[in-house]
Amino acid sequence: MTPPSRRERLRTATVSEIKDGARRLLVTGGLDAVSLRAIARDMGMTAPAIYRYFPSLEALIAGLAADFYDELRQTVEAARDTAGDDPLDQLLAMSRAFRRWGVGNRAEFTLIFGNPVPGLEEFTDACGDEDHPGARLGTVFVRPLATLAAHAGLRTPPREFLEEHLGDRLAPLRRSHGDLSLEVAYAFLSGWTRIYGLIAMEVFDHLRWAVTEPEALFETELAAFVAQLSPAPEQQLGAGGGQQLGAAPERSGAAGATVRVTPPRAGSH
Amino acid sequence: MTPPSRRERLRTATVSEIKDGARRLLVTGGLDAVSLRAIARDMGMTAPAIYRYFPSLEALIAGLAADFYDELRQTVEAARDTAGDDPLDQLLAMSRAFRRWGVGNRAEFTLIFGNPVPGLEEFTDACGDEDHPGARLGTVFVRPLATLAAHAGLRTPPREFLEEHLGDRLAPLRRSHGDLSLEVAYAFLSGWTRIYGLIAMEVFDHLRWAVTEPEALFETELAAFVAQLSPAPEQQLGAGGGQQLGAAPERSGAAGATVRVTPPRAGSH
DNA sequence: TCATTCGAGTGAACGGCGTTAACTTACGCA
DNA sequence: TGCGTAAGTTAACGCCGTTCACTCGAATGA
Repeated sequence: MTPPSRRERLRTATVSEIKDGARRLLVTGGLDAVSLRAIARDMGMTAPAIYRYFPSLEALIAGLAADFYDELRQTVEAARDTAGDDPLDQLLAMSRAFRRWGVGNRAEFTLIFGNPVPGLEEFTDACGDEDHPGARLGTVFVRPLATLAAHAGLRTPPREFLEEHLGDRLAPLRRSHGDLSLEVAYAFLSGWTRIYGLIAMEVFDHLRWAVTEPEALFETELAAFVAQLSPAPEQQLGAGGGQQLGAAPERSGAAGATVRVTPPRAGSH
Repeated sequence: MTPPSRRERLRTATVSEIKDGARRLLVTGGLDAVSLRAIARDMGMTAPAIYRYFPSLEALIAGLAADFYDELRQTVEAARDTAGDDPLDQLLAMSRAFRRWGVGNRAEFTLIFGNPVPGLEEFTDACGDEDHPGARLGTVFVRPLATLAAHAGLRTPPREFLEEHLGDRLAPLRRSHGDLSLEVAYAFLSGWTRIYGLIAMEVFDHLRWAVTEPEALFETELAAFVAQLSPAPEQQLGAGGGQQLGAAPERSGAAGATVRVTPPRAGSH
């Protein structure tokens, strides 16, 4: 409504400056280097002044974490929007964008996807809310996958297998995204944990003893996972396919409805 | 040779007491709670005394990390040794032991498999050495996998695909374990990153928003990965198999030499 | 216009931290 | 028995988060 007052403008500017300083310290020196005194020093202030803007250092860091989730989500959405209409292409582009962001923003990735940080449990625990920054990131990945399942089909373990092994234990995920089918929920989690494992190991430097270029391994796994997901058996790894997945030219032609797991249906969204 | 002198005995006892106290603090309060002053307080000492035993707090924590690697490796080896001779059974038992250890020792898992810790880079970087605690843990997993590939066969993407995607980028891993074949190296890394992703997400509490019982998801993924690895096509998920993978009774009967990736060969170890 | 309110920022202080330096104590060995 | 030295102490330095009492200046209302 009313334009922000002068006070409010100054205030938001100061908040940004504090966060920028905190992020700079985080990137250059790790989480331990983020101290109120250091931030204030860089701003030409004293540490207690920051308490006018954040109730504690932990709250400031939680604010950073939320920002990073949003930044990552926007990056992923941008990648999706430039990938055309094919949901599989979108998922590939999004996965690559995810990895690129993590590798290019190690400290930020670590903050939101690594160890639980001492004061952030509360933030992490609120992940169930629909509008939690983390949940919104998840949604961005879930949607193309659901579309893929509905249109092109998705090869997953049969429902009886999933029922027996998982039952309703994926309920939190399924309910928070509009009653996902068990197959889609499982496919999402399987893919998510695989991508997470690869990126986290690369970012946390747990891969250097084994791989010289983690990106190549990432691409290989991406291709393998897609081949495993794709319904047509002749599309499996081994038919010479794989290297064309980067460009993905005429794959959609062969993507018939071999094992259409989730029949297309209206509504339920 | 000579029995340890009284001084030496006291010294090692004190070292153990320091490490025990540090671990207790780590478990109860996280890494930030591990402070020389707190350790010394619990021991009825003063903080500078610890410098007679460790050159710095970081060195003490690095020592803890090495201990944890060894403890985990011994746990995994014990699970392998009670799993019989089938290498696939061994791998399953080892994977479950890995997860159990991580879930039961969250702080310890976090220290060695989470964020790079500010003073541990040097320890992590030395992972290339054959006798690094982390490398030795890797070896424990590589060996049954290599055996499995040699005896029962292993379904992996064809060599041309791996060559094109990975080339010699897995050289560090392959060389440090007696010239592993590209297929086995890839299968190991694929499985390792998947298991790591699942366990890390569970331990780091990044799964609670989606799954109520992460163990069920772990078992599902284990079964899926095994089905994907097993050479016989009729063994794939969907043939009603899967739930018997926990006990794995007569699987070895069907494990023919369908796509024997690495022919059995003597030597080369 | 003037008085008042209140947000922003300061300086001092408390207790905690890792680490260093100088010092004392007591054990083990020749 | 004497000596060297390992083990432990106290004091101190400079960090840290946080609290409290305080000042200052800008916005606000009569």
